[in-house]
Amino acid sequence: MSKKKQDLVDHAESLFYNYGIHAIGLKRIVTEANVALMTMYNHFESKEDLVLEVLKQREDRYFDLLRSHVNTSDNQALAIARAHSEWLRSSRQNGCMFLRAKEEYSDPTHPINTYVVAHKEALLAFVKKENFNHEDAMRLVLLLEGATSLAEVVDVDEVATQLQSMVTTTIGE
Amino acid sequence: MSKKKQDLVDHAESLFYNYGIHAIGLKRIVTEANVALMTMYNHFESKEDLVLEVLKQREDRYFDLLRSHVNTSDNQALAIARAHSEWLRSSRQNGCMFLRAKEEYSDPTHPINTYVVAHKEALLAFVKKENFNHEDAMRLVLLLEGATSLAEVVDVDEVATQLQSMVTTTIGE
DNA sequence: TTAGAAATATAATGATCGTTCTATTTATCA
DNA sequence: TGATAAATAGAACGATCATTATATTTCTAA
Repeated sequence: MSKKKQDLVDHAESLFYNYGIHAIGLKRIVTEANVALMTMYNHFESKEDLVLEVLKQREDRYFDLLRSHVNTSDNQALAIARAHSEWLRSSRQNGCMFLRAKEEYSDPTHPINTYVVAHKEALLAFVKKENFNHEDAMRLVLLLEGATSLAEVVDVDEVATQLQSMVTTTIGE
Repeated sequence: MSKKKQDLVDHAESLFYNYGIHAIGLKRIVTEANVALMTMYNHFESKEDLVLEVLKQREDRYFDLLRSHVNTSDNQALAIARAHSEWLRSSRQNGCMFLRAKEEYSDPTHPINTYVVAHKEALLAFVKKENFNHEDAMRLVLLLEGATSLAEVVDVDEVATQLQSMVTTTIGE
């Protein structure tokens, strides 16, 4: 991945996350990334293609974070909750970018929509892989998503504390 | 509220919820509502003004539903969870419209942003009014928001079942 | 040094955005 | 019926949208 291309992805992710995909034009992205518009079309087929690359890189970072916590703990539920707390603390609180992308492209046949659905199914599968049954996996993910939303209105540190507490008492070890 | 004005609000709410605010133009709204564009500007100062009216009516409906359940139950936490489940079941699963509006207008001084923050603070206050302390109120709202998000990916009935179960075991009666 | 690739600036495309203006028609009600 | 208000169609505004074309410059590697 060339430096220019990565700059585009990074600035696109930040702007899309802060304002939404439809709300941000390509001109704003290339300007802030110090890249020519034609360079963007040299690297990506379309805006939709850029969005998908943003989501793909973000997904990789998220699962890498989850894995690094799970691999160094013996309480997998709490490890996931701690990883998610760290994820939340590391950026602005503007909700889950994956769900927001799905909500903007709510046609279930749209590539962005199907990508997000697959991402959330991958998250559920990740949890189940750590020896949680279907019900506990759903409960854990519900708590993670609730923390992401609540942190938009309540201080993220307070939310993280409650998340970890609730996961400990709710999810069967 | 004249019939034409209410038609505008209803169709705007549906379109905004399904696709997002920036993604929907006023032309689409007035066309589907069978109303002239100038009629919309006769009733609302701007698109932002229309958005605020949509949120206001939606907020009224949501709190009315919460109140009706709380007033006919002695388990207030479960009553709120049941009301929220009914709310989710009664429409498409595209997330919390209030948080989504806030996310699209993430400038904390924007009227839409401040309206949503006030709405979520009102929700927390509503819960606290039912004899829940600050911590339990936050936990309950976290569970509600988590259910809203999870229902975008998992069958809403399954989510509602888990929500009510988690509320019962998590929130001190 | 030089050939080929990458990135650039600029302009044009047709479409849509929110908003405003004008002029005409329709509905309401005393 | 006649007066007042509500709603209408249609065009125009300047701005921005995603995308494409053209032509020039900068970088890179042999």
